[in-house]
Amino acid sequence: MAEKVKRTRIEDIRRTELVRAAHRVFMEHGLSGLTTARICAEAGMSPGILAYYFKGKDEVLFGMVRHNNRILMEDVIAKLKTAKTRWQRFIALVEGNFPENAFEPNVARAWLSVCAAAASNPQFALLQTIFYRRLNSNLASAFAGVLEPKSLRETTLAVGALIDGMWLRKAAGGDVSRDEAILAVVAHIKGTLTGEALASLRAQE
Amino acid sequence: MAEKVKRTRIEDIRRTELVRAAHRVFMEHGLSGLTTARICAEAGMSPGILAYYFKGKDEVLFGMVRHNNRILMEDVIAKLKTAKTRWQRFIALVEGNFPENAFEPNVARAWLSVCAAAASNPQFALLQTIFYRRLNSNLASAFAGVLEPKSLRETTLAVGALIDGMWLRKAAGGDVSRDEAILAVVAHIKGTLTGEALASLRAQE
DNA sequence: TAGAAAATTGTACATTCATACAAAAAACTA
DNA sequence: TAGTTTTTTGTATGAATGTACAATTTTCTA
Repeated sequence: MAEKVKRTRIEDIRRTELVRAAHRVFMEHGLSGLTTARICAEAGMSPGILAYYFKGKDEVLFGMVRHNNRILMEDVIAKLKTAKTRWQRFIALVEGNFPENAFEPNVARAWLSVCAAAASNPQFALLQTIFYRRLNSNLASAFAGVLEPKSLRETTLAVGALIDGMWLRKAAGGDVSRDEAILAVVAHIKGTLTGEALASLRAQE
Repeated sequence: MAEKVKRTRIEDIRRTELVRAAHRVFMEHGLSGLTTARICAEAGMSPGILAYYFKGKDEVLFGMVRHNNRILMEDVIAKLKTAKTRWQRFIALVEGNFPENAFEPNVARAWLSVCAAAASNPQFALLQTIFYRRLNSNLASAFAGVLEPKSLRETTLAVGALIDGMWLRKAAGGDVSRDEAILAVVAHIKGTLTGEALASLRAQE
């Protein structure tokens, strides 16, 4: 999987610098405002440097989205690690999908533009799929033993969709706070679970 | 509000022709593949005609999104009209947001690209806002009397977000069927309502 | 330190696309 | 029908932008 190309130390540094610069520009100007010139300027380099370290703009974008997903995932994983009870893992999972200080319109819009780009860019679509698969897997393992397998799929689907929907509303400028979003998802889960399952879970709350 | 510019019959025809052509191209190629040349070609006209009937490409796009929203809204309204009981109006509202034969990846992707574009285009953002406001208003009136005003906001927010999330999943290539989507939203609503409210509603089911 | 390799710069080129416009065609009118 | 207005065409132009590349600077090495 990992490429066996040996890289100079400088090369690695420049590559990550450019990817991070791209990420910053992306957060501020969105995908449409993400030009090679701006990326290089943000990184404090010359416009031509990009072609030297990357095959093209797409490779930078790819690295950037991966960078972004890794950040998000690390947040979720970190929160999951500190959780002891199943209910806490639950909350951690939901909260992890609304990172503190990151549930903001510009971030939401940036994420949204990647979703839209995934429609015509197979690589983005792949990253998207991987990301969703991981989210679903996390949700599934959190629900395992509480729900019968049959309703597991529809539950993870709904919870995932609800999370995405909250981000979408945020992107659209709806004044949804982080707490509201989290509360809504948690409320949905509570509403979905059957009485006994809920009781056994809330006992650990 | 409505412009008082008097228009030739031909002018009206051409304008709607172009808007509809734009809509078709948009559905097939997404917002990024929506060029003036393609629009005119789809309408069977010369590339230059667009500038004659419209101020620019943005005006066509604006008309197209409005056209699209109107179609969606008409579907919802039509379904609402035939509904007698409150519960039926409810189902109509949910189903109306997943039009038959329209809950498909390419439509979802098209819609998504407009959402993304709304981030940088104020006019799109405005249309977006109007659309959401109307959806919320419809949801609110359907819930009126069943929920106390306090929880009304969070309920409409969650239901709206869930609907959007389903579309997003569809755009991402997730194999969500129309029935699954509708079922999920309805299930969410049932889970949200308190026991008595739900009972009174389901009595009309 | 001198020469080679690596890294960086700035620019030039090609492409895409929206828009402007002059010319041609069609429709209308007196 | 002759002249005028409306409509349509095809092309030209300019702006934005990704990418290639020759020239220059920096770093490494023997």
